[in-house]
Amino acid sequence: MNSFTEENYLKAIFKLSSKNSGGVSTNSIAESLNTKASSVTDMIKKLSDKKLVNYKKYQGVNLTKKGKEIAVSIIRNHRLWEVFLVEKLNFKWDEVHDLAEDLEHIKSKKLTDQLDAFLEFPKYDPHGDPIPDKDGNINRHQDITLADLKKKEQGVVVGVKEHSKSYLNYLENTNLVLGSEIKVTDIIDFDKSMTITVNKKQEVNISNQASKNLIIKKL
Amino acid sequence: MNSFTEENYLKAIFKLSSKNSGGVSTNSIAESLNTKASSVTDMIKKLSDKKLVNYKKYQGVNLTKKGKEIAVSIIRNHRLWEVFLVEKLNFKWDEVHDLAEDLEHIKSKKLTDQLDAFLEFPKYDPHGDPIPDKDGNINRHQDITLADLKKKEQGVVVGVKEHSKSYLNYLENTNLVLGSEIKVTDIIDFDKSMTITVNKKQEVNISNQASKNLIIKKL
DNA sequence: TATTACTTTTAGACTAATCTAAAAATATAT
DNA sequence: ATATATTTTTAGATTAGTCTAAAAGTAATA
Ligand SMILES: [Mn+2]
Ligand SMILES: [Mn+2]
Ligand SMILES: [Mn+2]
Ligand SMILES: [Mn+2]
Repeated sequence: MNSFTEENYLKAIFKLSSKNSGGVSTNSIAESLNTKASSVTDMIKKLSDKKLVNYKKYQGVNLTKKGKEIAVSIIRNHRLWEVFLVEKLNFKWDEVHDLAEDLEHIKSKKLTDQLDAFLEFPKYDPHGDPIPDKDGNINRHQDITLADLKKKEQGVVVGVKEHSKSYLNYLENTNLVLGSEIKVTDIIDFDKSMTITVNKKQEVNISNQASKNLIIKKL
Repeated sequence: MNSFTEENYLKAIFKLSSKNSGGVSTNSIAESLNTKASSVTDMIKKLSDKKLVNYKKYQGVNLTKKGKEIAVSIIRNHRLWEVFLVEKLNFKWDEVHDLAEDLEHIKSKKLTDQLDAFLEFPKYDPHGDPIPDKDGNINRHQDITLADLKKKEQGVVVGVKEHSKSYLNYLENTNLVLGSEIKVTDIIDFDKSMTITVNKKQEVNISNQASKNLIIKKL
């Protein structure tokens, strides 16, 4: 089968290709995996030999159908494990990502599907990211962030685009968790920072850096 | 930290040293890990440099305190995951070992301890093997097997010494699972095969090969 | 004790994944 | 279009873990 390393490359390519269209660049893969471009080129050749990516020198890569399937199944594993850790083992949402990075590579269809059933087929992980179903279908939610809201508009927090401990911690401390209701009360033109009301009670100031990473469903 | 490979060596050495006393031989490690003696020698040197084993050329190895702690913690992980798979995810006892071999290497004290709590601190795994507690204490049960019983003696199945799918399957088909009550009704002197009564109902013939792998608590 | 058998270690080679430094290709800017 | 900057690939090394074949050490046997 495929090594953990190969799987991590496939996952990275999958995520990068959903961001921008066209082939995924060597450098962007290197950056997202904290490795060097030369290492990426080597691995791409291997994945190409295995028919998991389409690759022409200097043109970037794209996943094949098979490559995409593997990537999605790993993401499915990752997000199911995150749900398990939070729902069943009392982990906080800022503690689960690194563990899920390891758990996602345990390859067993039965394990994944039984875990899914045990968790009662969750649709979203603890960060609001959609969980691919058994057949690999993903329900992406639209990409509206708090930064896109105008003054007086309202919304509900449905996800985060940034998964760092420090960001998640900051959110929790300001009560900006999944399901929180938000109303924009003011926007400073200079730096795009906002004043918002959380759950009709709390008034909070939030920087543009922070608001553009908070995924919102408009009300 | 230590690689999966290093951890598997430590676990193998731990299990082998509890079998026979004295240093564990290179060949026995090689056999139990399906590898070659030369590979074992290389790895032993590395573990010795890391102070996880004591080693003198040609004299076999023994785990240091630290090496033993690591081995026990991996065994703890392994057995807890097996319980999880059987109790929560509806796996059969003959399906869990290989998955646990992978899961045991996920290193997180919090994960292990929370899993333990979630499973309500089980004392034994699905094969009757004792689960080390948080501090590494193991409750080994005595090593009486069905083959040690005499005619008319009775006992309860509390574990298995052989974990192969084929053996576990055979046991299940003859109702010889954990908790089954057994009475020896006859022993053939020639090949040590037995006739036994299972749960006061079923009469079964069992070979010496099979009976000496079934751990029993005498009644 | 000498010879033979077995076990263990060493020497040298291979693969996967990585790196640095240099060369080649592509993109950007005058 | 030419020069410059950036990106990507190649060349060559390194490290972990493994292997085969041969050498060295230990054990068993006559
Ligand atoms: Mn994650
Ligand atoms: Mn997540
Ligand atoms: Mn097992
Ligand atoms: Mn077991």
